[in-house]
Amino acid sequence: MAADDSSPDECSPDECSPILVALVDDYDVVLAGVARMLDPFRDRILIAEIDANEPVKDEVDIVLYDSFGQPESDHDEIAVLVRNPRARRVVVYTWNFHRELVENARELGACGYLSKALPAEDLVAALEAVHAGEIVVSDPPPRAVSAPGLDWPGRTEGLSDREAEVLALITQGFSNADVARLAFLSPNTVKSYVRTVYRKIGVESRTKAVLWGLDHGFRPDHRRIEHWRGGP
Amino acid sequence: MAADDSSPDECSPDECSPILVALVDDYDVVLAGVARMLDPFRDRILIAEIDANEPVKDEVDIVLYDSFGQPESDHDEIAVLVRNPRARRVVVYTWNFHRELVENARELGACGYLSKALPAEDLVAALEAVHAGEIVVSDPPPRAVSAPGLDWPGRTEGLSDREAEVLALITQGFSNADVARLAFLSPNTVKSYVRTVYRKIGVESRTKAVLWGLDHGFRPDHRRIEHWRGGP
DNA sequence: GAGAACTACCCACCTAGGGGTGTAGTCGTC
DNA sequence: GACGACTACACCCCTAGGTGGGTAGTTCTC
Repeated sequence: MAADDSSPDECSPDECSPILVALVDDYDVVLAGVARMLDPFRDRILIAEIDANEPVKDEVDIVLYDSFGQPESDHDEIAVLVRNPRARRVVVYTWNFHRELVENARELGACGYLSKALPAEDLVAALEAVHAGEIVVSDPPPRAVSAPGLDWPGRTEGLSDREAEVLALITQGFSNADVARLAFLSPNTVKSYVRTVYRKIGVESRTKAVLWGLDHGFRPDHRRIEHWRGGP
Repeated sequence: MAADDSSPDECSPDECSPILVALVDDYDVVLAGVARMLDPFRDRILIAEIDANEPVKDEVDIVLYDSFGQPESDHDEIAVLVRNPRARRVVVYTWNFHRELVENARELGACGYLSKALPAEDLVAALEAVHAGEIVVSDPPPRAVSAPGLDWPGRTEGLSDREAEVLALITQGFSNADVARLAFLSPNTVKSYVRTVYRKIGVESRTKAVLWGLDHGFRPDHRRIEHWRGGP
């Protein structure tokens, strides 16, 4: 596990600048939701630019990597973020607390593994602890659930966050078996979610579900992670 | 069948302006191909603006409606074009010469039903005949084939025109049975085409074929027909 | 004229996907 | 506390989709 090799100067909260946090995910609405939820705490946490057209130019204290809709490549993406010197620390923000995911993230050098179920106040405190040099892994939530205030594609159209994640993966071309493996669900569970999603969005085939998704914010935007990877 | 109620003044070819033709289809590359094929005949046929962002502002002599990748709604689209007073005559440009399609087009008021297998010279002559007031239905081609010089999405990636049409319909969410019905093919034939398309574009599932298509020019652009329908 | 590619289609077989129905625990709202 | 929605999952059944292998005629290229 990569050691923290530079801890911030100790100082009173009044004197410290807020922690600069960059958000990384492939879905604008997800990032906007996280930014909005953290905005009341802007005296403690400052969100770096989230415009996908713009690389985050300066060094940031923490990169908060949201795993919504990510396929297996998020292992790779965590590594990309950890390797980038502009990211002093990397924190994973997720529902998936499967033991091997947590272990793998830590092995790659993530300093935090935080649950999306955490209320905003607790998330801020956890980020502060990471900033102070701790390795923080929050308690696994009993089930996938998002904190009030978070957002995801399809939420205004009535999709729950888990349903949206299943649709996000389907929209990237994954089979039901793939989705089950990636989301740590049973194939039967995935089929149940698929059925519910189809009913809510009013389609009767996978292809139409994909087309609906692409028109409703489910097209992943890889530009942010590409900026961190060193691309254009 | 709508009668032609205003024939052009008779004059020698040297004196006449070229015939103004507007092209309508949902695929840029298809229209660009037709325009390019007809360009050598610009003294006889002038192509109106084909930019999808711009409505065709002036009245045109002929609207040439290319049926590539169109689902059943092309019946509706022919009607839209025939009703629009800026289109003096409507001609359908297609491989599908199924009797009921030809009859339906004529009933809707189309003045021409021309094969995409026609060499450029013959197409120009046919358009001139339509312009002169004739109803022209070319001989049905023995099989679906495009004249040299035409273009379609996926052609540079090795897809034949028929394969491309099958992918175009799949990319709009149609089932194999739908595609068979729309393209007047057997369901077995559609499955054979699907297999060949998957092999050529290197995918193994329908969803991935659709995603490939959307990234390779198969996203239909409905703006042109919407301009003719009276929309923005 | 041979060969390749295309159009068009068939048949058999298997699996992924989809629909129906159900259970069970948790959580938020009224 | 009732109720609805959610997460999570099971089982059965059916069909669409996909794969393999094949035929046959046409057309273009070399």
